[in-house]
Amino acid sequence: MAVSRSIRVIVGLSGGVDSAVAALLLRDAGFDVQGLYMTNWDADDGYCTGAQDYQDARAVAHELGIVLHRVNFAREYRAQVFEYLLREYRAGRTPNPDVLCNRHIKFGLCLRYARRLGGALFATGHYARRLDAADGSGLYQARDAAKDQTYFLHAIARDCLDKVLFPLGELEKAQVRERAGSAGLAVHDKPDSTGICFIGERPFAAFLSRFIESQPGPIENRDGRVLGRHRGLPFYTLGQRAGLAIGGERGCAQEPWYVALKDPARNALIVVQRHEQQILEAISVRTAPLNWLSAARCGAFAAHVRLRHRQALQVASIQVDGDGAAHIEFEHAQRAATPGQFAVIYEQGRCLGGGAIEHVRLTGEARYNPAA
RNA sequence: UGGGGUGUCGCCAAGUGGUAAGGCAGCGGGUUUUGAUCCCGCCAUACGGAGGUUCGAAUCCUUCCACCCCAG
Repeated sequence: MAVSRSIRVIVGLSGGVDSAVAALLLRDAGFDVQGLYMTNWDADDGYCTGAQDYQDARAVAHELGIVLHRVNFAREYRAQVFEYLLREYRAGRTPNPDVLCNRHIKFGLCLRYARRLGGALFATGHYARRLDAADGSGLYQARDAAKDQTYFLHAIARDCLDKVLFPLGELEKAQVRERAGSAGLAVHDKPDSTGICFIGERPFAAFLSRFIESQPGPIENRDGRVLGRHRGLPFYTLGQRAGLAIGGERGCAQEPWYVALKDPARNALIVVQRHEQQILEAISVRTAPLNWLSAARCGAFAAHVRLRHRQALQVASIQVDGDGAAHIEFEHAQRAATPGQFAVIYEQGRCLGGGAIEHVRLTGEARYNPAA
């Protein structure tokens, strides 16, 4: 009865321990909690764990005594996330589907769906904090820096911050599992999920090749010496080491090889060895127009930036251009800054937003001499 | 077939009589809600083939095979 007047929160339940504890904490805090399980990929070919995850989500809802709704956004996911991913790979870039999934699906469609379910708020098990700032709700890094997931959240629409809760933001991962255990949740020891949600842990390049047509070509060093064959430029990303299948080479250092750049004109993959990795270090990057999670800035300012999830924050100076895109210059050169990945900006623990990397300027002698 | 050289794990490569380094690749695992990076583990009973010498050979001898270079 008293409960019926409390605020309804829809919690995105994935079947994992994090979202389960998020729901648990909100329930115990007196909210009217309901769960929402989202499907975004229909094909079940052994790698997608959707079926099991749904069963786990049901068990969690049962254990918590809350209602579980279910919604299928597979069609929208395919159109708004998967097509983007294919487009990027075809263009030789390296996309980050989870960033788009959060923007369009979880904090787009799901959030709206939650409102239709009567939810005044939408909560997830992300490790992040939403705090009040001078210019409104702000997205802040999680207390558990090792688990902070703001990198993946930087592209969500700013106005949805007012409607979301991140109950795990103040907790360490270990505390979350502990809480799940003491509450008797079966998923308390379920392994963390990794990999792109729908792809799972399957061989990535093999999966991509089912959707992307491409031509095999030579793998060369900077002198144009052919060291091997690649399966198609889209299947490699800058800085990558594994999968090149380059063994020992006479006259070369006994070191691994890394992808330094792609030469679409010649369909060649250019690689360098460990001792020449400074070749793939960037001093600055230019982004697409930024998504802001704070009042939009213009002009130049100093901040911290990371170019990939879990990377230590990097000191940088940022210049926002008239079109909203940014030029980001780093204090220290960045290894393997990659077009398609996102540059995310932070200031004193707050995630200000970010944008996709469009162009990378390498430190020095990034040039090489393709065989004429 | 005149001369010289080389054949050791998929690749590069140590080891010249004492019972097979290392690296790369590959595979497996860890870290990780992208792609990567990174870390750990595994990976030649075998040294081109066949004989021989020796207590004992990848290392010495003989021979055969293959490849390379210089001459041609």
